[in-house]
Amino acid sequence: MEKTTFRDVKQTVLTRIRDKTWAPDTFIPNEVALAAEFGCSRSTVNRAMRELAEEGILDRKRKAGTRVNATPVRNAKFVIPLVRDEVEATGAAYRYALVSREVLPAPPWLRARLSLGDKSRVLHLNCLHFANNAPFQFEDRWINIATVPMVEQADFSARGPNEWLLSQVPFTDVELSFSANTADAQLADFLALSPGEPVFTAERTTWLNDNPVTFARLSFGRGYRMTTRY
Amino acid sequence: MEKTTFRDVKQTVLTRIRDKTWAPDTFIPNEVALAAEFGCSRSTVNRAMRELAEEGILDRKRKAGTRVNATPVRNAKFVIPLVRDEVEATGAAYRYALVSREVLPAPPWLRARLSLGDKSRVLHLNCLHFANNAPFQFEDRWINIATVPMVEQADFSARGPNEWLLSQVPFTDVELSFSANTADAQLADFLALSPGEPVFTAERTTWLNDNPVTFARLSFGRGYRMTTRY
DNA sequence: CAGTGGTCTAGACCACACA
DNA sequence: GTGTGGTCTAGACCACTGC
Repeated sequence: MEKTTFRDVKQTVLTRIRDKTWAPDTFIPNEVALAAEFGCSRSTVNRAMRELAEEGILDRKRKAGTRVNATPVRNAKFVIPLVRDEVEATGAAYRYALVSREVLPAPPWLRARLSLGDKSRVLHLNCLHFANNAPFQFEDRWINIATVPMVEQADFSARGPNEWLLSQVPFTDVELSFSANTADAQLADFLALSPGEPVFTAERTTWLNDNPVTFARLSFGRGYRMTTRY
Repeated sequence: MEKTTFRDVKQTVLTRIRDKTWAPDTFIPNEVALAAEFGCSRSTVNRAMRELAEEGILDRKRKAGTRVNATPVRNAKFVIPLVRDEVEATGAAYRYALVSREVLPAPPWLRARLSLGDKSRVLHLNCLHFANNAPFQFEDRWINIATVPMVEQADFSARGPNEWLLSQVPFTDVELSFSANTADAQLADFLALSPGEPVFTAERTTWLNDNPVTFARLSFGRGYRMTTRY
């Protein structure tokens, strides 16, 4: 006689939802009842149900109980890797190049975006990441010098700012946003595209406890896809 | 004297990682030691560490121990809502329209994508989703009739196939993929764009235990962004 | 107020992976 | 073999929230 694991419970619950034993928008038995039925402890049921709720399958409320979510608003998890890892995972050789580097007063649009004061200074970097010597990603990066003073002494000629930041600067919050755009003349040059070709854009902003750390716009050329399975 | 919660433990661990008390790539004390230090039970430590590992902050291996991940390959979670909810969340009025509907033999590219036999029949739908009467999303949907026979009798004139599928057909696996494209003439017409304008594309394929259920290509026009925070 | 889920505990046994 | 995390248990108290 095997013990009932929380995975068993999850599987059984999922099956019952799929075969409509437990219809959408209806309440299912409470934890104590399920523990009795499955012959396991309440903690085991709890873990199973908690995970299903995190996955968006169930909706749980104290006192009210556990309901089958009518429209499984499921969460897709995307792994956001380092460019280096992303390139090397395809078997291609990774190469990095620094295009430009300058310290300047934060431009108004960036001040607005990061809630910076009007005397803020930022480090602005343009970088290129190659896969087998073909341009893979163009990185337009802005780093808030007030939050990361030592960035002025950092050397970005051999290693990208993202890797440097990840290893040197802690952060607490991230906002990530994907969109589709077309290449302007400069971007087309850098990514070896024709102007007007579609570009996949990822914008990432990070903070360290309310202090803005960095804003980056990452542009990917032809054929880039971001994929996940669940 | 408050009890130490698993949230407290997570917070403390995160702080120690951020201030380099526990450097990247080094091992941290085992669960028993941490439980003793924090004055809580091992289960509490375990839950905290398990969640941090799920979030990509820690790397755990039996016998080896728990290591601080050098490059926090953090997971971004995206909520994938129904179009209706996505539109209504902005305060706009949602409207749906069926553009076309036909049953036909699965075209070769779809057979390849879904591993269908060469006699497979599919239902092909084109739909439009509006926000305040402006086109918001164009949906190009293919449904495998062998897996979902009753789809032939379904009425898609008032409700989109996605809502119908979610409420009627269970699924076990999903593949989701984002990319950037430009509008061709047809898409430009439907989304009220000029040909060549950028389009954000989401492709979703779902299965029910190895049986392909549906493939959908969702196209979003101007200004669409997919955003998350963590 | 009372029923539900949320969490903690102390202990136990087990599976895995490294030596 | 042996130390680590992975999981289950039985019980307890608590927090939220709907009645």
